Amino acid sequence: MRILLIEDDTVLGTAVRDQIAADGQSVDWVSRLDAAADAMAVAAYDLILLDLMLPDGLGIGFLKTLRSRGDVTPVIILTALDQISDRIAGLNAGADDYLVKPFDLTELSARIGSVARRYSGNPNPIITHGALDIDLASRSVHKNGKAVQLTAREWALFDAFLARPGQLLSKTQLEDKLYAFGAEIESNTIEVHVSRLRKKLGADVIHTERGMGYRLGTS
Amino acid sequence: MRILLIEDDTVLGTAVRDQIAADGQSVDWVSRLDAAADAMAVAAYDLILLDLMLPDGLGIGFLKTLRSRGDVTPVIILTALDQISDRIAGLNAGADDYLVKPFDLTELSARIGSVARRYSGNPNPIITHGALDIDLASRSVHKNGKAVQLTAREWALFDAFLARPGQLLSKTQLEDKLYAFGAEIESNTIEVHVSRLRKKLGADVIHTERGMGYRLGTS
DNA sequence: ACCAACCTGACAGCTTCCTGAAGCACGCCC
DNA sequence: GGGCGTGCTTCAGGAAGCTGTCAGGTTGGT
Repeated sequence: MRILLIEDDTVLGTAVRDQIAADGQSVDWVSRLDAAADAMAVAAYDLILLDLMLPDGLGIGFLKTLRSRGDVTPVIILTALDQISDRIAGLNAGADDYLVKPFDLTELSARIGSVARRYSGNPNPIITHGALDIDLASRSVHKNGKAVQLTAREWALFDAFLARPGQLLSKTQLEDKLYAFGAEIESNTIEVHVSRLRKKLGADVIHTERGMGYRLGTS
Repeated sequence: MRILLIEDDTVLGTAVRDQIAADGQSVDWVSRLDAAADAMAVAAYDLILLDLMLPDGLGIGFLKTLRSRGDVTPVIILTALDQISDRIAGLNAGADDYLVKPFDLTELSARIGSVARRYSGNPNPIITHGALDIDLASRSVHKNGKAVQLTAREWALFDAFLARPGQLLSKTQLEDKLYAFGAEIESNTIEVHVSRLRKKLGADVIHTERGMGYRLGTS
């Protein structure tokens, strides 16, 4: 399950990220709303953890915008404001759950597990894509029934395509996904990794669109 | 499945009992260790839920006595958050799992279900994995028919892999399983135990995926 | 045909992992 | 109570293999 954490507090963010990772979920952590929007353009998330007080705006507005666009991604709000009115505002804006700081990390795990169970019908979904069988939970890929070993970077890249099947992803977007947002990569790293992925998974898995980017091959 | 609940808190006890009953399991609920001993003399239980702080003694001692008598009934410890050392002691004493109060009731159901599936699937649950024969109930491993002696930590680690065969487990996940959540391990203990396990069980039993974690080897 | 964009083999640096050994805590036995 | 043994953790040196960079080749559009 992919989780987007929007939180500007470094200490809390680190703790939450580590906790989620310990639960075996993959996390992207951003500290601003504009970075969150960028992240969501690159990858589809199954759950958003949203702080309400952020340097570039209020989380409530972000949530409302999200919902007005028809996005139904589950959102759990993290906030220090334990006032009833804020809680109601958050839930009215379309939040699924609410955690008041300081919260227990096991409590967070439980809520995440609850959301996961509610929204993902089967526990271990296996995606079939051409000759490939992909198990997101166990991070394994089989090609024609034979296991394929992907390295950490290769998986991160492949995962980006799987999150947005059929969608065009620019090299910049992919860099943002593979590295920290804003990381300076002044070489053709993405091309190299795409090449390695193709060698392992098959040449037609990722399709190049010259000057634009890449997208997951059809079928 | 018959479950023995040892818990002196009335509110929590009631909630747990009702939750288990709702899952369709039968529960006996006692609030003292001597009552627990009496109950176990009368009926055989498939699972014990054990609070550590009880009016007539510590649950740890009860668990140790149980194990020293050769009783291998699965035990899940229920404990308050601030007793990290107790939790480690509990796992060392032979507990199968632990839950930190306050815990989510669905989480409890999930743990119970996990234990139930693993221990009561077939009357004599022996897993064969390559050259290994593993008996979960008696916690013994045979390699090519020859008994292999595993220490407490080694078993806990191996057990984590057996619980999720084929699944990638990060070092953080394994630390959480072997110790308590949030226990700070700033060394390579997991690596060392993996190394020991491989020496005892065979180099190909656990497979390393660099930068991501470990998983049980195939076959 | 030209140029830009992309592909891919090679390689060095560096993160990550392995493992032997030493130190430490705890329980056991006399 | 003191000595002993077992198992766990930490540390450090070395090994393994991932990954970013580059260079030269290939492709595709105009």
